[in-house]
Amino acid sequence: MTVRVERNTAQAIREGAAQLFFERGYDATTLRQVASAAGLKVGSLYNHIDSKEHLLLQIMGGIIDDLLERVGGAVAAAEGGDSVDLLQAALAEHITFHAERAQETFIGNAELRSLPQDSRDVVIRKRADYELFLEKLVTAAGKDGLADVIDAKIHVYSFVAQATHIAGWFKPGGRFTLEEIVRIYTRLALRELKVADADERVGKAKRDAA
Amino acid sequence: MTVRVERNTAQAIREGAAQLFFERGYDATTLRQVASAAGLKVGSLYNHIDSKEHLLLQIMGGIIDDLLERVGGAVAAAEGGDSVDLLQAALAEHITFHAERAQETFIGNAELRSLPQDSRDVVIRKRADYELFLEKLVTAAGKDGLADVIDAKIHVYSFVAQATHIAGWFKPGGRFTLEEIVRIYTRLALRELKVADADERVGKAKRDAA
DNA sequence: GTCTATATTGCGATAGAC
DNA sequence: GTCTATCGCAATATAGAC
Repeated sequence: MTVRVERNTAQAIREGAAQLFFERGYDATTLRQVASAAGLKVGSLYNHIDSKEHLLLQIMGGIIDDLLERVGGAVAAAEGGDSVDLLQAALAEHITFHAERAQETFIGNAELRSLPQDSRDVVIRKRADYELFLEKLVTAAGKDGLADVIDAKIHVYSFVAQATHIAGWFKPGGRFTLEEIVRIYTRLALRELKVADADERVGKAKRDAA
Repeated sequence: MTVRVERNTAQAIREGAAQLFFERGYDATTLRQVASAAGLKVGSLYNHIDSKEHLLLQIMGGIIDDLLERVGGAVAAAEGGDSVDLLQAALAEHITFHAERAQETFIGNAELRSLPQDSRDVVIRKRADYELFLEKLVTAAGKDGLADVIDAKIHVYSFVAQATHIAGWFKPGGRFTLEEIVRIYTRLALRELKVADADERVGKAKRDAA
């Protein structure tokens, strides 16, 4: 079994394009720049992509599915905890994901307008699904009397706003590590719900063990 | 003295352009669309603007100055209150401004990349000034023992993220009135600082009067 | 001020040789 | 797969008549 050291050209194109779209925006990025970033001439691009729009769709496509999968997985892994444990697990993964894949999530939010109607609708629907998923966690914590919910949708908007903003500026090696960012913003989110700070709070699993 | 009923053409162009830039983005908007929105043909635009870039600069130009002026004014009007009163006044105006002038503030945040370097630097510096202004209010409230500050810069990032997000979706006639939005998001912001909810809190002026 | 042309540039995408 | 050359088009911006 041979190890594949050579980089897949199509992936190199997507990665280069993602960075360019992040820095300059989709419309302001030319395929000549994308080709250049991948060490190609523009004509050669079309051996790997169908069109510029399709390239954007490829980049934006998986990001929300990945997000839902990752956050859903984190919540599943927190099974057995109370409703705030679940929400906290979701928030931590939500923030982690947005920071780790900052460029893609930023593009996913900023370039919705650049997608043709059909593709855009698909993405919008997925985002609505994701927000509804978070909303249910918030509502549950409120119903359980563990969180002081002002308006579940607005709380979710707040989480989304924070994470989207982070995706715009976070870079490894900055003033805060990824772990610090996650801890700080999770605390902020829980404070908005008048839940005791994450660091102070003892989850149900730990309580049961004590 | 005659009342000028006729609309200024240059202003009509800026307003139409702002709406188009908000809806479709700067790069995706053509000057033919801008001209059409103002009831003109594309050639006539150049009697009122220098270039497309300059038009964007005009639209983005005043918005941060206006923001700093409005929020600064609100803080000045709250003089005599304690440090949380001042912060609360700033937050309420901060949110109000972003909701009232949603399209312009959204453009101001989203289209920074579309500005040439020089203009961009000017805008970035003004934003830094504004954020520093808010940061000082947060720090002061912390020093006074009235707020539990995790990190002043992050708290300001949070305020900016929330307001920017609001500017992306708020429209009059929606689920919440402007006043409700302001009240909710001010409460969220103060909760992040572990300050008693705005509605519960009695400002220093009222306390003195009692 | 308005308009109809048009100059010029650079884009996405394609053709065809290697 | 790579490349060079080019097509067709639409963009910003300009010229000049009214």
